Amino acid sequence: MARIKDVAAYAGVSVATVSRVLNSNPSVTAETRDRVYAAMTALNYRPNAVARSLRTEATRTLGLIIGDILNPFFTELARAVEDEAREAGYTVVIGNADERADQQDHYVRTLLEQRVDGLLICPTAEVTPLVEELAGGDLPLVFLDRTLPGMEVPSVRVDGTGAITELVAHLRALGHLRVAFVSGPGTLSTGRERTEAFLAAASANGLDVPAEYVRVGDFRAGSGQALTSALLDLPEPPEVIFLGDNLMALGALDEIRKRGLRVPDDIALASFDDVPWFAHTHPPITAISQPTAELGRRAVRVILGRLRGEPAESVVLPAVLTVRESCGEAGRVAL
Amino acid sequence: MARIKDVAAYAGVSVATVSRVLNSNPSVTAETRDRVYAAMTALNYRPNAVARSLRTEATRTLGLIIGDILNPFFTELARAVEDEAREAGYTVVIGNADERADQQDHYVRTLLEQRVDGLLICPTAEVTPLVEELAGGDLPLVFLDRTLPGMEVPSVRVDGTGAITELVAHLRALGHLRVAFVSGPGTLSTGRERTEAFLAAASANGLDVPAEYVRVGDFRAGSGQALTSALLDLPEPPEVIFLGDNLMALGALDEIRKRGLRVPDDIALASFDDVPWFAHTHPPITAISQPTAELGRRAVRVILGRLRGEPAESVVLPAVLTVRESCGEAGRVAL
DNA sequence: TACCCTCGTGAAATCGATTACATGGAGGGC
DNA sequence: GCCCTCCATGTAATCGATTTCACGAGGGTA
Repeated sequence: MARIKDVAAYAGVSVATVSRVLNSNPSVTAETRDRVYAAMTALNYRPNAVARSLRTEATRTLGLIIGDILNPFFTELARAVEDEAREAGYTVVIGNADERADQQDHYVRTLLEQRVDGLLICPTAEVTPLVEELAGGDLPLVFLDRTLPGMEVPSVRVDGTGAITELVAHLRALGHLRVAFVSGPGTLSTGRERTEAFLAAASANGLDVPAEYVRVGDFRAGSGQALTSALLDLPEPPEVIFLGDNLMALGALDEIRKRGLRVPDDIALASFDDVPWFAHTHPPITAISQPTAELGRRAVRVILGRLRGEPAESVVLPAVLTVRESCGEAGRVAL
Repeated sequence: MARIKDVAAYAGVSVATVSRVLNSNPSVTAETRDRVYAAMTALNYRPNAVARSLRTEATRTLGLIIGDILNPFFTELARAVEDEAREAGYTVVIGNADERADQQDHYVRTLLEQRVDGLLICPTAEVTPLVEELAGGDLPLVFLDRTLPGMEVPSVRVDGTGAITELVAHLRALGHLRVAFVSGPGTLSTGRERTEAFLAAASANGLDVPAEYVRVGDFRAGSGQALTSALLDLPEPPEVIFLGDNLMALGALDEIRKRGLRVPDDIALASFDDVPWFAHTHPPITAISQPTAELGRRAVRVILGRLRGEPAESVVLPAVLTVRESCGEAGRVAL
């Protein structure tokens, strides 16, 4: 593959001049510039980003570590991050932690060795020494979707409190009294905050939530299924199960389907985190929608800001309730 | 950040020795090795992959360009590719072409500049000069999921012919006579082959398929919706619409829902490409399942083989039919 | 004792770009 | 006509690793 040296020789100039053309340095004559461009085309030259990065100490690359690439929420997030980064001339390297701390750390290490210019992490529930070290280091770092308690890292995330409060009121209005919540790990903001919001809203609406109605899942379909099963096996099972994310809702649907139960008559269902196909299930699922794409875009802006030396500020976006039919239809209840 | 030179100074050895330790070269005393490791830990040293790649002319990185990251099929594919690559010590950089030739080319260029060791491409329908050049070049290249006509590039893909034949027979057995197919672009193997298989199976089953029953979509939800709408508006609309991928099926569902029609009574539906939530729609959707993860893993093996100098052989995997209820229930039809 | 081989280690070249500094020529002011 | 300035370009150091080659010590053999 042609190197800058070959282009220089072909164009009859020095490598410095070719480099200047590559970086659109204005102090190059139009005539020389054209000759260099012609040489590049003739030799099919492609600049070596590896060499450039070594010299400039910048890779124009961002690392993104997501919880689970099979989760449509993270997919949409990743896409938004990539779009925003590309527009700014950055490449994104995605690492799929699969909600496992060791795999998250594997990608952190790899991305550090690759010398990414910044790191966006959706941290796993378990806080690792590596991530703690990162928080104290000077690589631009942003927590995405989730925060970890006691860590001074700027974050970009969604606050679901308002939407959860609205959802509980909606359930109450439909006449439901026994509502269970399958949340995420308490070490993650997305687990902790949603649980607190749910309990506060329940109490505000006069709902009694026994301890066994609040379960802790891991944001994967399997735990949604297992915990739904456990809830349905209670001596007094809930009338509604509210799942903490779309994958756990999928698991719950699997379990409900397996048991031959009907939604919402036998058991009502709601989910935090809306995905397109929720509109097409039987029945369509009431869910809390997050501004996922906006989340990703804002995170990139925060980290690019840090790269320009601006102070990083955390961002919190609101979620909204999308009422469908899985908790009972207003019309039907009114009868 | 600590460099190899710092580690060498701290351990009282030369940079060459540190490098040997890094690369587990056996000709280093256990005692020296331990001293070097201690120095690395003390300085929190992380090898600079950029410098290493410049020298070794290998990045241990693979590029993967997919059609659309929001499509669960590609997500699963990407995940499998990443898993298999990671096990072999490779990093994957994903580019989302969004089914657009210009964006595909953007990622090809970026990945070439980053000097990836190999490239896995799910090519867009439009063949670009850049991709043609690539096919003639010496960078290991594999086409994934799709092939392009007349290009000598090893590919790893699925053959749906058998499953499509089975599906058509299934439709015929349920009593359907008017079956429409929304396929993908004819320049892609996934479009061309599926159409041919469908037409052959239809004729074998004595079904008459008028030209207006065969539509060409672009594997995106929007075209599934638009083409479903067009089909439903025909003077003699089909009884069944068979969609060429899961996103077009989602679009079709949107249109059907908008019109207030019922599946399968008003219009039956089937999809090439199965996704988990097809089991949870109303009604569950009959689909052709692809061995998606296997596809991704095999592609990585082919390209890693080429990197080791082995000749690359194309791989073709079979798809299978998963009958659900969206084409009518056998039981019901029997009544 | 002389010779040679092996083994562990070090010095220095190298990968392909960027960039600080040097250089030479043109042009302008006096 | 001299000198200074500025501008376009070139020379060479540099980024952080790997790798070739050389070297010196130690051990075995004759």
